[in-house]
Amino acid sequence: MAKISLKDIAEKVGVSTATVSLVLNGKEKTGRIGKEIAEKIRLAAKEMNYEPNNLARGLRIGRSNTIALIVADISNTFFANLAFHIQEYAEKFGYTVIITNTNESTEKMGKVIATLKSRQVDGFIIVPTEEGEKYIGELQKAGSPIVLLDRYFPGIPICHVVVNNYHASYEGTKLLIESGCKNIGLLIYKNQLPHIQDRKRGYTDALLKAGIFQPDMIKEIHYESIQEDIMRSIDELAQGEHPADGIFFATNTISMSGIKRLLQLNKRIPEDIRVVCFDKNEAFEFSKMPIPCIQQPIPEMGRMAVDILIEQIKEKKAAPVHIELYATLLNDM
Amino acid sequence: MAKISLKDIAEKVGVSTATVSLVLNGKEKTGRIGKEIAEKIRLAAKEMNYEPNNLARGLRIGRSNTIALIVADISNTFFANLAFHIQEYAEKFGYTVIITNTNESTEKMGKVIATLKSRQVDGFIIVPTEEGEKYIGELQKAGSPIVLLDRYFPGIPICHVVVNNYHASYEGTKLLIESGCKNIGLLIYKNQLPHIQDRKRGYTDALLKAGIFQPDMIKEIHYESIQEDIMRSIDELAQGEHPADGIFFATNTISMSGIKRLLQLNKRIPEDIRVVCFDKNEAFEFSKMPIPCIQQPIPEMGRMAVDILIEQIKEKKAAPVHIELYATLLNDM
DNA sequence: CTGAAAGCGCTTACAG
DNA sequence: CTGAAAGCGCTTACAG
Repeated sequence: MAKISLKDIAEKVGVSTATVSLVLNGKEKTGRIGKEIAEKIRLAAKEMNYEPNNLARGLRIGRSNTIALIVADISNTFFANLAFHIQEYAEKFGYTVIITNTNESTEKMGKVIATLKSRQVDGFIIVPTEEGEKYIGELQKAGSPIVLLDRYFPGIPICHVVVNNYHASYEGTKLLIESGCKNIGLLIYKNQLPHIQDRKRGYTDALLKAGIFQPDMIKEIHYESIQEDIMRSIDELAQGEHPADGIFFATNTISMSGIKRLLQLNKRIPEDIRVVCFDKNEAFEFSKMPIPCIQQPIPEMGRMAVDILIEQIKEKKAAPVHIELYATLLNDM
Repeated sequence: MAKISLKDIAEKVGVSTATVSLVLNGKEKTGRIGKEIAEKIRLAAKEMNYEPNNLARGLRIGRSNTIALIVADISNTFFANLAFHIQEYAEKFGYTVIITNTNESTEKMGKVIATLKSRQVDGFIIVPTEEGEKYIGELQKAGSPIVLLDRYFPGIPICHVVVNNYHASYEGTKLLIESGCKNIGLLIYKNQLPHIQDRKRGYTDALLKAGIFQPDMIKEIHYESIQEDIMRSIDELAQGEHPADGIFFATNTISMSGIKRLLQLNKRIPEDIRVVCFDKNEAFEFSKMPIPCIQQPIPEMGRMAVDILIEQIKEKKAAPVHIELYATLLNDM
């Protein structure tokens, strides 16, 4: 019942391990192995229930056929879906995907990158944390193929796949304006990463153009105190002297908690207040409230990331590329 | 910039790789290495930016410190949450978790198990597919540590962690009865696995006891045609001559699609029809409808699974154990 | 057409 | 107190 190795097969058939390896890897032509002996080897392998040891193979050839996917939180639907598609797609190319969380902690991201490197992954797809620039930079310098996903650092030229955050947010905010909202709030993370800043600019520009921008309608959420911050922000927006009649929610998580809070305050959507959310959520279809949302092309994002990463792994020349996919505003809920 | 190995450090310091390995693994006492030399080695390792190669280590010591988590669908909230907790917890013991999907396909599960085995994972946590008994059995025979999660096969004695499906479903159905429902439907997968059968029995027994069991109120869903089946089932239940006044939804996914369909038919919850769902979903808090649900103790399930698996990995004696955690009925939505 | 040998980076008995 | 050597399972250039 012990593990069967190439050597065991070689001994049984009476050839060298080299021959067995060649045959089992379908390189008979290269090795010009005899037909009968090849057949015998394949038979023995099957009989003995041979299973190759990929650790050994990886060590020898210097590749593990494994890629790392580092996300902020796998229990968040957006990332879970991304992970799903990345895994499905990467598998087609023979890659195993290791998914890991950072919980938006840069320290954790550093640790996670180190363990994955020591496991000799061939490349990384990373949703980086805000302060994580240093680790990403080091990883790049060390020569690892990397693709950033959903977020990126303008400071380091590295492949990344994002959506048109600015424009999508602009359109989303415009929808609120066109619905007649005058007091439009924004709930967004306090975060310097471009994808967040772009969403903020999209909102701001739309309101500026309409001539109804009010800086204090922007409420910034800290990831560490997310629930409290959202509650407080909604309370401020909804219960002031001139309560908001529209809110743009800048992320999935913020939308969910924000709308829940509105409901707790007995605000009716859309009668009392209208909302537009970044990211689609299954829960939206669940209620009868009209909740327009900006849908990101998750499967395409995943596929692009994998494609670019594999290219880097293969080519070893990593011309950094900025890929921007189109998120679309859904208004027919 | 090339990868630094033990040998490089050994050469630089002027000792053998054995000494370096000992020091870097904190086994100086065992090797009784001199203090100064140990310090020198540690310094050199830091300076040269040494990163151990875990593939090589794994090959040598016969363990990879990796565990495989095989779920039906990582984009399903229930499994995503499970994955999250399993990963967080396993990490504490130094294990990396590889998460993989089967999409409820037994064929895929077989393939996935094979790749993971060849990657020398130390153990498996598996949410098995209905027909997957054979693969699980073989894996066990091959000597791999395994814990089944959420589901199990009565036919093979293997560790598993589940919840009290029968009792929880009984209580959930009883709640509908006590609310005055007379025509209570069940939406459940067509599936022979005990966790599904237990849920079905719980429902059935509660209705039998109340004297209002009607076999044709049970609607079975095929995983492959899930959306169509749910639509049709809801239509049948809600629009017959004696329409259902209560429905028990047996899983997360079924609940979501089922309730959506009810809303499309303009059924009001609870005025026209009451519901109870297996599994809690964020979306429930999102609506103003009262949706009692059965909450599974996801973090505990994950932790138990990891604990048992690690024990198996360490001890090598795998006394099979049936662990049943308590799911609780939440009625204060 | 096939085998012997080296080596990927590590650890662990063994010898001194 | 420390080093030389073997070996985990594989692949690949080399020799015949």
